[in-house]
Amino acid sequence: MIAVSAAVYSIDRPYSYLIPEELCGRVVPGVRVSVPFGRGNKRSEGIVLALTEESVRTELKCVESVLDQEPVFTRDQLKLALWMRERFFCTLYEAARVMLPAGMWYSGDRQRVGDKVQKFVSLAVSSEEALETVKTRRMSAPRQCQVLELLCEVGEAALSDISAFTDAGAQVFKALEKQGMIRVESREVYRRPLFSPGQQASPITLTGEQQTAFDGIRELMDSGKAAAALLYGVTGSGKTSVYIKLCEEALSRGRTALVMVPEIALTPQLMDIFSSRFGEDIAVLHSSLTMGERYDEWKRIRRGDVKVVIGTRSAVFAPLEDLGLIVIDEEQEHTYKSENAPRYHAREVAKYRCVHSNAVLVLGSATPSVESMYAAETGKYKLFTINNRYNSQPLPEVIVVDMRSELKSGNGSSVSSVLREELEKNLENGEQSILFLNRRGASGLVMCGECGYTFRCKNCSVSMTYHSVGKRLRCHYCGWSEAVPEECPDCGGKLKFVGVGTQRLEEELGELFPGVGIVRMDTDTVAKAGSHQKLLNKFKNDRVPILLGTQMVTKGLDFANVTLAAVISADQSLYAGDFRAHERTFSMITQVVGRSGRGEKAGRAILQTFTPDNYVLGLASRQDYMGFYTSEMGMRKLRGVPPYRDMLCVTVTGLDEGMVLRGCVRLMGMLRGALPPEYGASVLGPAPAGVTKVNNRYRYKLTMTFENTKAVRDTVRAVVIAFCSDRENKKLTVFVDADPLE
DNA sequence: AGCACGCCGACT
DNA sequence: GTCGGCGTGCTC
Repeated sequence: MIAVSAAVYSIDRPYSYLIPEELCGRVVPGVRVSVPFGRGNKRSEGIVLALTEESVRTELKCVESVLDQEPVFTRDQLKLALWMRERFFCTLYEAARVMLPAGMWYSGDRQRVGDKVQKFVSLAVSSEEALETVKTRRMSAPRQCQVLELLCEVGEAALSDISAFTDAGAQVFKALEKQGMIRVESREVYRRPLFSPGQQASPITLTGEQQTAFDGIRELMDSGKAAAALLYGVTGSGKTSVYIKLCEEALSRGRTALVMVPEIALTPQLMDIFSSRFGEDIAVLHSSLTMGERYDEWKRIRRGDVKVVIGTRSAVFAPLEDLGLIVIDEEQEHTYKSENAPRYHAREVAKYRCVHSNAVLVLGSATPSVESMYAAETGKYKLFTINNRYNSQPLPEVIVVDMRSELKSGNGSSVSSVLREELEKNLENGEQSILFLNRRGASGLVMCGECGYTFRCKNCSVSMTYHSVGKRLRCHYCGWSEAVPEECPDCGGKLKFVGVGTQRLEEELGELFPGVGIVRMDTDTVAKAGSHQKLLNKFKNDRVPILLGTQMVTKGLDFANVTLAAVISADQSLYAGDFRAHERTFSMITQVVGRSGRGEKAGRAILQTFTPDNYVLGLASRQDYMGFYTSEMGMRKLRGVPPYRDMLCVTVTGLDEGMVLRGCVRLMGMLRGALPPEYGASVLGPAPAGVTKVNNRYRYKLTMTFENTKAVRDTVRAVVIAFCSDRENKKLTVFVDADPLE
């Protein structure tokens, strides 16, 4: 049984091939092979899933060659790929593909990376003998003597290092080897990503609440059965200390641990803490490693040399044996969901792995996703709470600024008078400020500048987004659209298009505070500076008064001198037009507020908005997560969305917009017809997808709410395949996204 | 998707 | 006669 790379979604299944006698022992589950496929017998890559004793059917094709010396997939990974195919609507090959580091694939433009080998030299004679030789030959062969002396000191070293220290060239080593004085051997070495080793790891003492959480989770580990825990701890409550203790606990039981973080670039401190504590036992997997580094880290894990893996989304596939613990830090982050095939959620994969290896899953967050808190409330997860901040720092005071009155008093800029005054105070006191600007996509928000009115969909009661194409407002679920009226339908006021970029804001600030240093951090400036850390170091070390940026300034920054944090416009995120907008906004505000007042001095935070009465802002400014959770759950229930119902998104793409739309309608009819009423599924749409046009292809989507069971998934899969095989839809492509983010 | 097979019209 | 146009159907 083989998963074939050329098999697309509609024809994907395990295919059977014959094994020629000469390849018999080498074709084992987990190796990659080359096989002929399709009418033209085009060469395709395949992954051996299993060997079967099938009664030799007529006309089976043969495996052509074996590409790996030993299996690159474990049996568990192959099983996981089969599950992913069914759960996330992808092909077997797509599922398998994300499990290996990119450097191990032949396809495409880039070259497959190889093992790195390095030459090592050591003395072939005793050091006394070597020093004897040095005495007699000091004059005739000074370089050789240098090398010998150095080797007497260090014993053994890489040839390149010795040659750097002594200026000895290749011929020097050759001569010494020929004389039988030294041994030169080639050995495989690992490319290890560099991390600052940090100070000597000091023992961790947990606070009372941390200890209680740790003890509770340790008890779950004691049971030896799969379990899940939600660790809800306010920002700065020291969840990392608990993670480390838990990893040590897993290791002490002879098991391994996996720690997931949303984005490594944003959590360098976490990396340092872990690497200084676990040293050689740790491997890291994330996007800023080179291909060689990633491949080598993967090899170390695969060989069982590693006990702890720390990494981003795809690290959830790390081939650790006997996994005892998976930690997902900031579990509500969207980076855990893959936007491309396979469209998996790392949290779901982690759950699967925990169940199959009797491991404990720990989800950590200061603002848990409502799904996770719901699971905790209903007893699926065990809940542990840490209420107190480390060092008992008070949370910053939060000021909500009404931008309507700013506009009325003639201030049309994005810096309110309150923010300006607070910034001035900080400039005087030599304290620093962080300004956060949310900018999601090109689609904007239209609201009344006088009363704060926002447009909501009549059918779905979500906010509608403004599309410059056609100048209309659109609902992202049912596709309802309407023209933008001349004035506010509520108060007759002037409508305002919200959405300022970081660049524009930097200019505005430059005019307000001439000569004041500003560090701007967005994708543009980060690319220019080479790294996000460089900009942060500049802000920290040069004590630049103002840091201004997008998402990336919200996470993990811990600067004692920052006493002011501000959200320039809370509205754009609040009215983003999907049912998670409130949740994301609450989490974002919590994170921004958490940046301020981390040192001795108390902090303040400012939220600018045209709708100061919005309850989400009120709850966020009081940092009342449970209050937010309760009211949000009410909304979710009313609307029939997660966690009460599951969601699924079917996207149709094609070159002709009308054709895509008509296809969508046909597909919707097929879905509705195939899903019996007792399933209680509802299909909405078609609506333009988040990004409506990609590579000249139009994208429309259907949104389905239902109870996600295998039976329904099988039905959806069958409908999609039937739709694709109809010649009428030949020019359209379809993909399914389970648990979509929007 | 990607390719061969097959059944039609225009051309040396 | 045959070269090549695209509609049709299958992929171990």
